Formats: sequence, structure tokens, C-alpha cells
Amino acid sequence: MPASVTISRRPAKTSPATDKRELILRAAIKLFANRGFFHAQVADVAREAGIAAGTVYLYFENKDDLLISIFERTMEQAMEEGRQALTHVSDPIERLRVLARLHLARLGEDRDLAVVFQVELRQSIKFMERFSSTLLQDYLRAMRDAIADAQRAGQFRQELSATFAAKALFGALDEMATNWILSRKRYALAGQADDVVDLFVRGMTP
Amino acid sequence: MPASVTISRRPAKTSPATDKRELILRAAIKLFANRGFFHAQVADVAREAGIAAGTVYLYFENKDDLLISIFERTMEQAMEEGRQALTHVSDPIERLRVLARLHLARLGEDRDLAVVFQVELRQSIKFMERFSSTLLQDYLRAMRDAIADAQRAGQFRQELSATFAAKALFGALDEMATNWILSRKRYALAGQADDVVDLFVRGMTP
Amino acid sequence: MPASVTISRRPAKTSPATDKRELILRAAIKLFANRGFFHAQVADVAREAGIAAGTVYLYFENKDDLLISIFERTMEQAMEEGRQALTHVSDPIERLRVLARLHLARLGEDRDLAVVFQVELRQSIKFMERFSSTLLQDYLRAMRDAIADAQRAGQFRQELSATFAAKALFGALDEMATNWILSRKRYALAGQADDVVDLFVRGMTP
Amino acid sequence: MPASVTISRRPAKTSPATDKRELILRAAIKLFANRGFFHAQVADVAREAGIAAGTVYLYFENKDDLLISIFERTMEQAMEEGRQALTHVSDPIERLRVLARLHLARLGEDRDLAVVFQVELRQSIKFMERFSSTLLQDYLRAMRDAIADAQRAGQFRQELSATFAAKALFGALDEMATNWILSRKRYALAGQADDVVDLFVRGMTP
DNA sequence: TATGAATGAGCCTTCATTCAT
DNA sequence: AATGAATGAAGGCTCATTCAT
Repeated sequence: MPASVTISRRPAKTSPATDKRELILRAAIKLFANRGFFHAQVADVAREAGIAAGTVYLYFENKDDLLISIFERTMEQAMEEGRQALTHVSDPIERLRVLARLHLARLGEDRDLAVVFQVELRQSIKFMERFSSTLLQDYLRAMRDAIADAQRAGQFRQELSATFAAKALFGALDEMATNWILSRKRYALAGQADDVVDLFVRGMTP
Repeated sequence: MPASVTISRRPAKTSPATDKRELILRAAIKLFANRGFFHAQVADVAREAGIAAGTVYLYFENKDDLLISIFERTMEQAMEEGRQALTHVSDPIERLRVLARLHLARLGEDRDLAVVFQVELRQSIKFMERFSSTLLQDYLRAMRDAIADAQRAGQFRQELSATFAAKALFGALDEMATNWILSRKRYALAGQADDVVDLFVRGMTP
Repeated sequence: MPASVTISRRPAKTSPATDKRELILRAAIKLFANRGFFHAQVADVAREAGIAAGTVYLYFENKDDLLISIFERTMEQAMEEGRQALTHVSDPIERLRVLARLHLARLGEDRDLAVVFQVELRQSIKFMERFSSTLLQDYLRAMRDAIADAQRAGQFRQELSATFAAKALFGALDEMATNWILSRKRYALAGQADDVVDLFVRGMTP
Repeated sequence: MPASVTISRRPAKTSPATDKRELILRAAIKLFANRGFFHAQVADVAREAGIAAGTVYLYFENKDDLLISIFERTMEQAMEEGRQALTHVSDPIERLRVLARLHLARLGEDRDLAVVFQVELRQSIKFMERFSSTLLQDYLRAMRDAIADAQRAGQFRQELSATFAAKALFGALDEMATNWILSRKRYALAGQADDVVDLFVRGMTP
């Protein structure tokens, strides 16, 4: 199972343009994580990426677009990864487990990215809504579907709303991620995925 | 039980200074919730409060202090309320239920305050750390203690860490609050407290 | 001669109003000297004087008026003192000596006052012009007259302009005062009066 | 002799950056002289220089830095000029004369600069100390050394401290400069250098 | 007289974005 | 494509002054 959870960086289509975009996004993740979105200046991001400030605007609309692009790029990769990992997993409970592991593994392997996702992306209702209408539109749906499947299969109690249950599970995972970035202790975030799912599965079992 | 959960605003010590402070904080909550902390101007807050911009600085150090004060004032009230509500509740599981209800009830009765807590206060690692070193220092401890009590009483399984379980429970509740403010549907947030606790209690039951 | 130079504080007409005015001026001298005119706030002066901020405006027009009043009060006292000290001194050179001693003695006995005179009063052309059109209108005239007398008496060369000479003498004394306040060493400023006058008298002697 | 006193503006290294810096400094001198440092706004300086307000901050730290830079740039030029002018002058008294002429010539040829030096730079003890620890550290030392040389050569009396004498001479020159800017009459400031030095030399002659 | 809370005009500084090169 | 100097709007904060009590 661990194999299916391993995050496999697909060899990106390495056009020069894609490379530079990527370079800038990585610099942005680092800066946003360490200084905060508002306090990180576009010029700082450019310097970190080793380019001129103006060049950023050849690849991104504006500063907000940097944050949004970090989100979208990461979500796309995660979704693709999720799809692949779930291809041959049919048991609903196992599917939940895979999703949870991927979720925490991705954040746990890049603390800066985790900070951007757990903190900076929640700057404002505006981002939150964008965030929640896609991440929770897709990720939560995947969870909800798995839960509903388990309910239909009699593995889970049926009186609880699958949507509600998915939110609760997501919330617990999300809290683990937030706690991890705020904690001074260095532990493996992904290791908590199974514990959370176990707790949840027991809570749902008839 | 509902009685003990009802939030009773104590008649504040109405010195003129306290009144004005309160007036400003309420205006700040409204503005921060609707425009976001960064986009709300101090002058806007003052106008909303019906005072001059400079007056804000007679009661608060700076703009950040407004946000911090909203947090601290609310936490103090919540803590006091929690202490009172728990005075005569000895069953650990019931204590969790009371805490969860109070948590969601407080946010659910003031959407602006909820937005400030669920979104604006998580602007930056700086606030997050402050937030988490007090809220989670006190609130999570209360939950963890109740869980540990339940474990000792044999009501909960003992192999899971009480701290971990408290985080999971908090995360689920927190997610309910965040979903509530982002949702266009108007439903009673507090109504979800029992569902979350039930799910969790089942998950912890031996 | 020292006796005539001794500064004798006349017992001020101690009406309550005069007292409070004086109290405020003393506070202002202290604050202006230590923080600078622009950085000293009216509220600070009031606090130092032990009164409320608004009360300052019962005795002075505005903040500038405080500075101007310090100047005028001090000049009046100095002029009166000068007149008295010169009453029985007829020798022109001796008169110069008395003026120089009084000048440096007054500043030398109150460092804060000296700072206000040597630094703060020279804030702006506006103050400078006011300063120079009265202080130098009266003080320099007294020096110039003594020099002219000495020229007529054949004690001083006649080819130099008395006005020019008076400025040079004043400039040298002024520099001693400025150096004194900027120096970390604590020496008697008044002790330099005779040296300056000696140097000058020799320079003027035929 | 006049030749050595003539101020020869070296053609500045005209890099674009140096040019703009210079442009801003000149605008600042004009504004500070005419409105005073505190009343001149950075935006005014920028407008006078024909640039945007923000551009000032590409060349200077802050508003104070403008004032300090005017001082430092002028002092550097003056020091260099002084060194050059004194290269072939060995007679101590003549050296004093050259220094005095340069001092008054520089101020006398640019009234705005003179106002900044005689008035605005003496705003506060802070600037005064910076001013005096460099200007008087270098300029007064040059005068003191010349005086000491003259004393050793028997041209000047030896009982007076060279440091004291240098201050007196500086004070007299400084007063000429201050009087000049405050006077409505337009006369050649530099023309007074020799008169001051003459008076002083006579005063020092055995 | 005295108070001190309230006022609000004013200004320095930042920084996302543009654009001539 | 890339640069980076220049822009200029925007806003937090200060503090002299007022005035109801």
C-alpha cells in the first residue's frame, strides 16, 4: 500500500517557460511560508528566483495570481496523484485511507507548502471560497463518495450524512496538518493519517 | 442541559472607557469580517464605530492590536462561560458535549465573529501561533482532560493518545464552523455539535 | 566685579497665574532640551508640569508660543540683569567683559536652558529671525556701543566696523556655549568669557 | 591667492544614478531652505526634482537621510577642496586665511545651502552632534593645527589653548554666515573672511 | 480655572505594477 | 524575453488643539 501513496513527481514538460514558472512558484512558496503573503514582496520572490521583479509579471497576472497558482498547481498534482492511487482500490474504507495518507504525505514532505496551504491560503474569505469550492468540491466529494459507498455496503452506519462525515474527517486531518506546522517537534505528519481514519471508521461502524 | 449551554452575556462593567472599547471592537469585528483584516482600514472601523480615526489609538496600540483584542476578549468570555457551564457536569462525555456546544454556539450566534475567528485570525503564522498557544493551550487541554478521564473510567479506549483525540475532535468542530461561514445556506451551526461529538464518542468507545 | 555678575533671581511676583506659567515654562525647557522641540509633545510638557494637557492652552497660545515665551522671558531677565550689572561700570572694555560673563553665566548655570537657546531656538528661519531681531537687536547693540565707545576713547582701533566686531565677539561667545552643551566634559562655561574677551580686546587694540 | 580660493566644481562622475541623487539633493536644499526641514514634505522635494515621491526612497533611506546626505556631500566636497587649496600653503596664518575664505565662499555662493547649514542642520541635538563630531572634528582640527604651528613658530602667543582659539575663530566665522543669511542686505559673505582672520590674528599676536 | 477625552488633518513610507530599453 | 528604475496610490499613525464637563 505504501507504494500507492508515494508521491511520484511526473517529469514535467520541461519547456523553458514551464521551468521559469515553476522556479517562481517555488520561490513564492518559500517566501510566503516564511514571511507571510502580505509581508513577502514580489521583488523578494523575484530575487529568490534569481530573476528581475518585472519578469514575474510575464508569467503571472499579479501577486494574488501567485498564491492562486500555487494552490491550483498543487491541487492538480494532488488530484492526478489521487486518481492514480485510487485506480485499483475498490474497498471504500481503503479509499479513505489512501486519500488521507496522500493528503498528509504531500503536506508533510514540504513544510513550506504546508504553511502556504494551512495558513496563507486562508487569508481572506475570497481565497477561502475559491479554496473551498474546488478543493472541497473535489477532495471532499471523493471522501463523501467513499463514505456513501461504505454506507451502501453496510460497512458504515447510514443515519449520518455522508457529506457531514466527510467534513468531519477532513477537519480532523486538516487540524493535524495545522498542528504539525505550528509544532516545534519534528514528526512524520503522514503517520497520523491512519490514526485519524481509524478513529473515524470506528465512529462510523454500525 | 441546553440551559447550561445558553450563552448569557454578563452585563459588562459599563465604565465609559469599557463601553467605547467595546464599541470599537464590535465595529472592527464587523469590518474585518466583511472586508478582511488587510482591506479594512482603521478609518473605516472608526467611522463604523461613530468616532474619529485617532480615537481608536486611545484604546488600542495599533491595527494588529484590534485583531488580537477581539481574540482575547472573546477567549476570556468563552473560557469563563466554559468554566461556569462545566461546574456541575461531572461525566466526561457530557463535558465534551458541553464544550462542543459552547464552541459552535458562540460562533453560530455571531457570523461576523465567526468569520474573524475562522478566517482573519489565521492570517499569519504570527497570529496562528498566538492563537494556538492560548486557545489550544486552554480549550484543547479541557478536551484532552475530559477524554483522559473517560479513558480512565473505561468509557473510551485507552490505546489512543488523549491529545491526539482532542485535536481530531477540535479539527472536526473547527471545520464545521468554517464550512458554516462559507456556506450560503443558513442553518444552525450549534446543531452540529452533538453530531460531531456522537461520531467521535463512537469512535472512541471500546 | 564678580558680584555684579552674579545672577540674582528677583523674587517673581508670585500670583498663582504667574506661578503656573512659570511651572509650564520650566517643564517646557526641560522637555525641549531633552527631546527636542518637535519631538516633545505638549502632553509631555503638561505631564512634567503636573497639569492637564488642556491647561497649557490657558497660559499659552500654542506650542510655538511656549518656545517664544521661553526666549522672551529669558531675554527680559537677561536684559534687566545686564542693565543692573552695567549701571556702575563705565569703562567700555569692562562693560564688554560684564556682558560676556553674564551671557555665559546664564547659560552655564542651566544646561537645559542653554540647549534650548543654542539648539532648539534655531529650528527655523522664523524663530531665527525673531531671535536675531531682538537678541541681536539689543544685546549686539550693547556690545557695539561699548566697542564704539572704546574706539572713540582710543582704546580700540578705529578702522574696523563696531557692528562687525560685535558680531565676531558674539559669534565666539556663542560658539563657546554651543561647544559646552555638546561636550561631555563638565567645565564652567562662564570661565571662558574672560578668555574670549581678552582675545578680542587684543585683536582690537591699536 | 584668490585663485586658490576659487571653488572649482569638479565635473561629477555623471552616472545616471549619481545624477538623480544629485538632482534630489539640490531640490531638497532648495525646499529645506525655503520652508524648513519639518515643513518641507518629501512629496514637495520630489516634485521640485521632477520625479515621483517614491523615487526619493530609491536613493535615500528616509527624510532624515536627505538632510544628513546634504551635510555629508557638502562636507566631503569642502574637505577635498580644502586639502587641495592648502597643498602649497605652508605659512600657518595664511592657512587660516585660506580655510576661512573657503568656508565663507562656499556658503556665500549658495544661499540655500547656507540656510541648510546655518539653520536646518541645527534642528536637534542629534544632528548637532553628528554635525559637530565631523565638521568640528576635521575643520576645527585643521584650524587648531594651523594655530598650534603659528604658536610654535612664535607668530602667536603661546598661553592660549589652540583648541580654544580655533573655536573662537570658527564661532566668529559661523556668526558671519548666520548674519548673512538673516540679513536682507545682499553683500559678499566671503569678503568678511579676511576681516575676521585679521581681527583674530591681531588678537593672537604676541 | 482645570480637565483629558476626542478630534482629524496631515505626512512619511511602502510596494505592486508598469514600461522604456 | 528580460530588466529594474520609476511610479503614485494608499493608509497607518501622530499629536496639536478643542471643548463639554
